[in-house]
Amino acid sequence: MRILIVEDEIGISGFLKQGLEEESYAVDIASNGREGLDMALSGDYDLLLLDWMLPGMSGIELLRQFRKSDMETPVIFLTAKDTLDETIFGLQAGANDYIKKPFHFEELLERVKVQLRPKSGEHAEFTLGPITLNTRKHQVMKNGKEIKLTQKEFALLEFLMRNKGNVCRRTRIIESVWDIHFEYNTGVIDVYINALRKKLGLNEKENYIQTVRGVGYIAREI
Amino acid sequence: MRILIVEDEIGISGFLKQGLEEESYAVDIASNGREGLDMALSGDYDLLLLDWMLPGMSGIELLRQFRKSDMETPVIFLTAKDTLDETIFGLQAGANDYIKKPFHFEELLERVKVQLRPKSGEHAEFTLGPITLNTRKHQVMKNGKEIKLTQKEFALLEFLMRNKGNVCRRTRIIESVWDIHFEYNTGVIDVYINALRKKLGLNEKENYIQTVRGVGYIAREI
DNA sequence: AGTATATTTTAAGAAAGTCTTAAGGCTGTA
DNA sequence: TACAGCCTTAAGACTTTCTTAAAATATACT
Repeated sequence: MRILIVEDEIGISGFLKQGLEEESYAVDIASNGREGLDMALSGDYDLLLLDWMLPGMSGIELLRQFRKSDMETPVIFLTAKDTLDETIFGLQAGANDYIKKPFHFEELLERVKVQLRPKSGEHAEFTLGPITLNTRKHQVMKNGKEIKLTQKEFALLEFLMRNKGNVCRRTRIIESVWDIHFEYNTGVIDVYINALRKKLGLNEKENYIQTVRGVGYIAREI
Repeated sequence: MRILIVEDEIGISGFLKQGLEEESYAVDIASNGREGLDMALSGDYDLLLLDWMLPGMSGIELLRQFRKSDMETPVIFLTAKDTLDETIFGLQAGANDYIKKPFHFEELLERVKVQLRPKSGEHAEFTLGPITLNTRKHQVMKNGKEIKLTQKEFALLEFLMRNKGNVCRRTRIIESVWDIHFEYNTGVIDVYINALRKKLGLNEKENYIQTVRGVGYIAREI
């Protein structure tokens, strides 16, 4: 899931980015309205976090322009002041939710999840045969026994399991898990698939992670 | 946690009641505005779920009256139509959040949790293996012997124990324990984890506080 | 107020763990 | 069989965490 933060205060955006990345979202930052609008219009994002006060173009103006081009990406906007007016304007301009600063990260995360839920079905726990993956606990179990995975291994497995039954193309994987958006020729994915299969004890019989030659990989029940 | 649902359609209220009770909330139902207001004013509830369209007295009118008597119980109101006007009126009348029908129960639950979060977490005693932490006494014991902790050490351990079994991400820790809401690069957490492990006499065998590399720490039974 | 004591934070090198690269072997497909 | 794509391995770069000690800050006592 890709999130765009449009926020001019680096302290805040950095904090949000870090926190969201720990929850394994891919996060980009725009620090002014114009840049934010351009990035938002690229359509690369699943959610926008929009500050109200922005240099260049106000958040509300950005949001209006954005909705004008028929983008349906959910938008949560961050209001600095505690006035209802802003909230109301924001909602009228097409925001899906709002949150008042100062807020707790927990609350923001909750709202982010709510907005992303309809699209992604973001459950905390995924299963694949005898394997379960719990994002909240950051834990993977197979037959009740914990399998210790590193960050990247975990992120990759999560991506595959989220897309269970669908082929995950290499470019998508490298985009979502490694956050790389240009052509990039590397063998990292292979290395990590290998590590996963090994740690999960997969083999010809238990081939829950299958190779789709020339395309990518697929996690599927067997 | 006690929740009052004010909703005239029995199908909906029943469904909500069942769902919320499965999440171990105590739920009562009022099926018209007047009854709802009376029950709400009793002060027995931690949260109100309020329908917009109600016989007897509209949800918004109820909410106005309710707020007039200085009740600060959080209110989430359910709007039937997808118009912004209702939302706006609702917020102006003092609702804390709103949700549009039709909604997913999951989403409602999320919002309920958000509203109840600040008040919850009042337990007095937590345990973790041979360790007990009593917030009222501000005391930590291991195997019946008291372990003297400083304020910050105590706060950190409390946070970890409150979230036993779940990963505590660094960002959350710094937010909750140090109350820092900006990007902040520091090693305090590590130092305090170290101090805790030392004072509690933890080691490879008794690793009740485990490191989750790249993410944070987790307190768990072993 | 001044001193002693305890707590909290910073900083920096050591240790541990993770990520990436690259190279050679293997395998399915044309 | 030849070739492109995939698998496997291991080394070294890199990152994160641990540990220690000292500096800064807060608290208590005379």
